[in-house]
Amino acid sequence: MARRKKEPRSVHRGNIASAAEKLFSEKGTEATSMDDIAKAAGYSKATLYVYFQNKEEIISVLAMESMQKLYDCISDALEIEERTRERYYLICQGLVQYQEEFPYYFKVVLGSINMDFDREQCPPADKETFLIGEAINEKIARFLQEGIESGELREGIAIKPTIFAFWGMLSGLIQLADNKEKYITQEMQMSKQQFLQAGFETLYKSMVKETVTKG
Amino acid sequence: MARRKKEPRSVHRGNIASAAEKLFSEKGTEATSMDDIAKAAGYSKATLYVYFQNKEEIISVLAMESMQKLYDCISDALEIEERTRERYYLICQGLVQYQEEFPYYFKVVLGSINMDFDREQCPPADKETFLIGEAINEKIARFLQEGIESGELREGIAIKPTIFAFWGMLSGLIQLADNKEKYITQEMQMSKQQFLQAGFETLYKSMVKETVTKG
Amino acid sequence: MARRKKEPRSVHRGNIASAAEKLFSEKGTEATSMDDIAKAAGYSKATLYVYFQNKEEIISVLAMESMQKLYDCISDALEIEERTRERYYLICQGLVQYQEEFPYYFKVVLGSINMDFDREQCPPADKETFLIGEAINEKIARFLQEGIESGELREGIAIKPTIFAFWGMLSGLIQLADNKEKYITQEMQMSKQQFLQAGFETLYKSMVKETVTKG
Amino acid sequence: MARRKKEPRSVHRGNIASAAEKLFSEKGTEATSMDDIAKAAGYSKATLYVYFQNKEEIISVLAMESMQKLYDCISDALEIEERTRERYYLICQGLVQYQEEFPYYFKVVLGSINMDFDREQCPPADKETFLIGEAINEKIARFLQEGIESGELREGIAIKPTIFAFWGMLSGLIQLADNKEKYITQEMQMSKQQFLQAGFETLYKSMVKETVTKG
DNA sequence: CATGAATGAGGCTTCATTCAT
DNA sequence: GATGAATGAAGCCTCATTCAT
Repeated sequence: MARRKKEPRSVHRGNIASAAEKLFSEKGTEATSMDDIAKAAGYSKATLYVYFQNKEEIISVLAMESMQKLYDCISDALEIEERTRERYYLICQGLVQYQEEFPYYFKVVLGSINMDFDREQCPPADKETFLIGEAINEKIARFLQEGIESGELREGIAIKPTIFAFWGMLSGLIQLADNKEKYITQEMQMSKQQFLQAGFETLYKSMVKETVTKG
Repeated sequence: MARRKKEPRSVHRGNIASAAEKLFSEKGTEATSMDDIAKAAGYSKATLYVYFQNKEEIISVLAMESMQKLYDCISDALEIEERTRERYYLICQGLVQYQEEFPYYFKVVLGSINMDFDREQCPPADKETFLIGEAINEKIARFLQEGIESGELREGIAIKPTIFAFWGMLSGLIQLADNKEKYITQEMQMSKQQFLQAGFETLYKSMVKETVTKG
Repeated sequence: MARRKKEPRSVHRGNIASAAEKLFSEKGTEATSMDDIAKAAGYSKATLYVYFQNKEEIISVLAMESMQKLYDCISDALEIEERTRERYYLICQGLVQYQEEFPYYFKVVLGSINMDFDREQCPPADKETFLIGEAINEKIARFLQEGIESGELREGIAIKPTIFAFWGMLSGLIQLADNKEKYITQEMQMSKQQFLQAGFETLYKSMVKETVTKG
Repeated sequence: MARRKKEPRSVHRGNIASAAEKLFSEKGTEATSMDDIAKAAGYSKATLYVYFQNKEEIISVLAMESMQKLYDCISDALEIEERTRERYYLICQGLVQYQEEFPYYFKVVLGSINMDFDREQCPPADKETFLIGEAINEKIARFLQEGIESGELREGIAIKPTIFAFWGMLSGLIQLADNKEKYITQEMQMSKQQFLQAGFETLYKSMVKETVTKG
């Protein structure tokens, strides 16, 4: 009722967005109604429209924020670590955590990275999402380049296609690991974590400078 | 109006299902209304309910048919070809074609393979979907085993986890290639096909018996 | 499929009507669909319309048949028995049996006896129902008169109002006994039958020639 | 359109409920659509769902309110009057008025008094309806007891069965009087009121201490 | 005669969104 | 600025009924 006085607009947007994110993760965007969001956020339904143009904008903003988090996570990993291999696993781990925290947006983001926006008629937040996506790609591009320069990664790899292929494969792997966690643990006698680790390794090896392994 | 002449039930189901599949691919199941389907299929809305119990059944049946096609495609590939490497690419190619034809169900199927069905209360078609999924997994398991036996694939690979990891990665890759086709062609100077080929190779290498590559 | 050849129209009407009656009793007319009836009767839905104009006609006919049965039951009772008191209980018993067999029509009939039909636009069967209702009333009127003549019933009772009052009260009693059978047996330690018997007696006493009971 | 000014929620519920009651009385609940109710109440169909969860809740609430009115009417009668005979007629009169005002709910209430509710899964209002029903029964039980104690009613009468039998008979009588009012006035030369009065007397006599009437 | 096939009309319910206060 | 109130539009589904064969 007596809302904290004069909170800046951004706080309310934050409250609403975070309530929405939770619901979207649980039920998907379509099954989540504005009513649900309002209730969860503790606002009146009409108030949502004071802070967001419409439902779509909430989704867009959330996608954007989510992308931002992904960017931060990757950016941090590359800042903290210098060794290529460790960097790679940090990134993978970041993705996993991200997927666990935002299962819904994991899909969305993966689907919208490098979207070819009709720069005309899409929510303003979407443009930003696109930009952050590009920034992420650049970060990873640099990571690969540095890996090549340091001699750890094969020279032959084409940066852009590799980034893309990895996005696709990693996200596919992570999502599947999440969907079938039960199946994996029961039928394969390995934890989700182990399963993923094995997958990440497989992928990493394909980038690594091939060394003589046998005789 | 123009009463179709005594077509067997299956024809109508087919008409409806294929109209639905198209719409689902374009807009997703939730955004597709029964009205849309009816219009697209050229029937009255009420007629849909003569051939399907409800919307869910349409979805289920489509998922099942789709899974069946996937099975056929993989099964055929293994029948036609004997060489491991060629088999692998046939399977990949099958998946790509499948994704192009049924983009919507590609997602669904991948999501439902090895579903842990409450074998009680799910549309009858779903159980079948599950069974076909299992059959697909077995086909692939055999493929891997034969590959190992023939000496082409590494002995160390664990069958089940490998199958799973490949499902995840391949589907992720294929979906991404589809979503971003434009981006890929424009920014990477390569066709979607080439992009995929490169990805498939990466993955294949990780299964192959490592041979001396240098020195 | 191969329906018995050339059954007369009435047989089919009977089959349909009796299937309908069963369903109506179980679920009421509104909750019973033509589909249900067709299935239960073993005909195609369209065939129902060969034998009946529409759903309403089925209901009407059933009401009429039902009224006829009631008439027969009362008529028989008066034929078989000559003693007033015994006649009364036979009638009551007949009503009870009738209610148990046709719970749905018990309500309908009671509601439609002496209906003031717009003799214009009501299903033909309804007129007949009305006529049978009148006939029943006459039977009962004669019963009362004979009771008075034989000295068993009070002279003061007005025939028509008494008939009516009895219809109302008896049917109310019987219906309630049926609705609350469980409650009656559990909370009153008496069977439905006993409960009804007591009620019937109460009513009978009020018609009987008052005799000196005390002093 | 014409936004009603800040009427409290209960007013709207009242408006809707009373429009519904009218329609239910005229056509029954099944034949009355939410659209009908909305139109009659002067709201949009969607608005009904702001004030009631669904159609069932409207029905339940109406049944409950109705039962409450019945309770009040009986309760008042017993408060105002002390003499047994007068009390009885007041109760009867209350029932008649009640039936005239809520013909539909008269049926429902009579049908649901002493319902054996699955106390689990029935609209909340239904439980209350049950409770009020019990309260009514208690009121009447006390009335009978006091009548017996004051020497006006026969000692032999069993309280519970008598209450029940009276419910059944009175309601049957009242309903019939209402259904056939025209017939009664035309064919019997008596008003509905007179007809009922006669019936009530008949019933009353059966409870009264039998006194020497003749000789 | 019997029916498979088709459907218009209508029912209940949900929801994003608007607007007056 | 915040919201209670209201609703148009839409969605899923059912059903009595018609009609060509």
